[in-house]
Amino acid sequence: MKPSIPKGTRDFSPEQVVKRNYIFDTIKDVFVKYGYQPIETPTMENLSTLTGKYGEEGDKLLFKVLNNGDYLAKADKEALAAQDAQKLTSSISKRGLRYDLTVPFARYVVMHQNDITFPFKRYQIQPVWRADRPQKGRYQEFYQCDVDVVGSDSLMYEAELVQIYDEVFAKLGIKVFVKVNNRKVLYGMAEAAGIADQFMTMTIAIDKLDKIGLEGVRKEMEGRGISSAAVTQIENMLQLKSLDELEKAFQQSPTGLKGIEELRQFHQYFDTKAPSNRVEFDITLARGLNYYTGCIFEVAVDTSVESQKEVVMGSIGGGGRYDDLTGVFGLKNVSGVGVSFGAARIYDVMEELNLYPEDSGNQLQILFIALDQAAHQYAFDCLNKVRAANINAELYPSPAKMKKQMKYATARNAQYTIIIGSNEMESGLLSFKNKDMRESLTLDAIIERLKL
RNA sequence: GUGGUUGUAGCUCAGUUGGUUAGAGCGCUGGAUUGUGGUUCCAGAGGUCGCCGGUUCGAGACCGGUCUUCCACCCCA
Repeated sequence: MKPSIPKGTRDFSPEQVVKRNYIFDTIKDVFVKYGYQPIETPTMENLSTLTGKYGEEGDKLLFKVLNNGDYLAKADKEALAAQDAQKLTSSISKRGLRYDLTVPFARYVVMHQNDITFPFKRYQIQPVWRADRPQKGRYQEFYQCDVDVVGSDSLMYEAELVQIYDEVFAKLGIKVFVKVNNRKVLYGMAEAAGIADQFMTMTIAIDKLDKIGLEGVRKEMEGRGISSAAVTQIENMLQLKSLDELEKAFQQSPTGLKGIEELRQFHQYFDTKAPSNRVEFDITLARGLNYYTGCIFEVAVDTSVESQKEVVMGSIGGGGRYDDLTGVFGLKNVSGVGVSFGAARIYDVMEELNLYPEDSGNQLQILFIALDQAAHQYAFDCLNKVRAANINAELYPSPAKMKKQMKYATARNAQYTIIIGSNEMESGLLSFKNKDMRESLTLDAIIERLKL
């Protein structure tokens, strides 16, 4: 048979895993420094935990796991006869693959509420699955790196999380543009335009501004039944750049004013330290996820920087405040705020900009090459000694031809090779070399050299 | 989920309006120089032309279905 993998999934080869781990480790180190703790949740969740949390569209994208055993015996006969797939599903599938890390986290918080102390700061780096149609940079299986704090509504955390963005991307060497907005400000716009009931429609339209432009947003809103008078008002508000101007426009909207107040407070915390990246208020930032209730964030590559102006990539991170995420699981009044890093996209950007450090992995330092069987035995003993000194080393498995062994050294990207034949065994001076140099040294001298 | 697109050797790709044993470069294996890394030379292996079916005397090429890739929509990291 011909081997294959499911659509939208990928294999990761050593070089890719090493680079990906570099990103994960960088992110993780910053999370830990800011006092966040790791958790993991199962790959499968009960479908009852997942369904209904991501809207109608999201439910369609959930991977369902077929029950084990004779699932047909317990299937809903009526639904089966009627060919009603949706109704049938609940009787033949009780589990599904996790769609994101936020909902499982909310479930975790509720289940462990007696064991954790609030505010609870956690990070989580695990893959998630979506039955979406794949495209470039868009997969059915991909990693998310989430960092959240629940159990406090302090805007200090909003500031802290943006600082984390700032620090992580500074370490990775990517200049980014962090856009900040507040869901209440968006609501204020809807309220001020008299279309509070069509808030979601407006939000989804504004979210596409980058892609379809102001004209496109107008069309989309009008096409979905928002009056042209209201659309004009919204357009005008989208032009406003400062919080002061918006404040005037929001005189009739208490929610909008609250949003302005939250943004100001965020800045009071955040402005205490100069960021390495651009961090700006952007009223056009919407984010479709419907559980956000306060501040929202999105990170994009800063294309105004000369070296990065060619990069075409959507958002590489996002997040926000959700006031009532645990409510559906029966725990009220627990506010949370969190952000996520788009690892796969960050990987692609790093690749494009060539930002990986030369030695981002534990690369092979020495490859031993033996020229005959006696030398092979001798080399194996040398191998034990260098490994005991914590040097990554390997011995070619047989005293094959020099050319073949050298080719292997090249393929494995070994830093040095040590060649051992009868002369070396007699003198104890080993031929230690790489592409540019060649020296005869004792094993101890080599170990000393590489330990530095 | 809707519409479109792609699929030929391990990789990147040729393959004329349907016509004999489907090609190239790189890579791989072996050999030439019997102990020092990309060279050169010689030889060789490797393809159910994504899969299934149809049209035809004859299909890699045409038609249908299916899977996969990428793109737009939807939505999103």
